[in-house]
Amino acid sequence: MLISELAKRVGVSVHTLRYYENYGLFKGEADKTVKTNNYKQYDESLIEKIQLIKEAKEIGFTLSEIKDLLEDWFNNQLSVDKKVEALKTKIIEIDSKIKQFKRVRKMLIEGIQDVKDGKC
Amino acid sequence: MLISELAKRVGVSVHTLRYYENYGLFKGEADKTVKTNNYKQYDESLIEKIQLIKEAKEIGFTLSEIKDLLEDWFNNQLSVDKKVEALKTKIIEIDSKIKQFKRVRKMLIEGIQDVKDGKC
DNA sequence: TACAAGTATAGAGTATAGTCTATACTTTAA
DNA sequence: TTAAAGTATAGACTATACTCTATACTTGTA
Repeated sequence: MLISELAKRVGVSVHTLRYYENYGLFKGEADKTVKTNNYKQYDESLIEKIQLIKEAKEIGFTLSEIKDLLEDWFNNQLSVDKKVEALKTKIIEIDSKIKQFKRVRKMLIEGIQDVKDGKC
Repeated sequence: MLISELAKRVGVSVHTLRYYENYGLFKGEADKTVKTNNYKQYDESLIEKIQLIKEAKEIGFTLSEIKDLLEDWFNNQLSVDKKVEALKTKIIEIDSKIKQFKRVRKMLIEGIQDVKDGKC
């Protein structure tokens, strides 16, 4: 598919997708059989990849972190063990973030009690 | 205490604290009995407030969101009910973020399985 | 008392992640 | 066939959140 269709399907602007592509998060390929243009084709599998990029970004991963993760994940030079390790590292990071969220949640709960007690 | 002591105690640079103060996250008061300077005094209670700012930032709240929250929280013009509501709104946001983290966590777990199955 | 270190203010510079504009070329629909 | 819409590339611009520099004044220590 072309970039505008990809944009529509993942809900990300064409501009942003081009930014991501330049950043190295994924790559479209120009169809070599077509000689009149160099329009790039984007693979169906990118849909899922970009959904992951979106979610990962929303939970606070930087593009740089996401790039590293994707590179490990889809790098065929890497052994299965190394890939699994890279993914597990991110899971551990997520778990510690969830703990941090719960800490802030607790602070707010305590804040509600303080407000109710007229402490602030 | 003066700004450099505050900086040491909360682990935030003097520069950043001044940035936060200008941004309106908190305020130091110049001691009016001292006429030779206008050094600002920072209250003990700011320690906790800045810890909250740090944690909230780390879990992805913007300074603007944090400012709104603090303004509601410590605004004496506001009724107890309104303050509690403001805090509850943030708690709901946190809960939905935690869900999102769990979604990404699941994606990564599935990724591990795919890698193990040789699917990528 | 000199001078290093701290304080205040203003403004410049930086990194990240877009977002937009300009230019040139290509495709598609009326 | 021509005008609108899409594609590619490059580069300028923006917002957020710092981070640093310059300047001027004050305080504390040798």
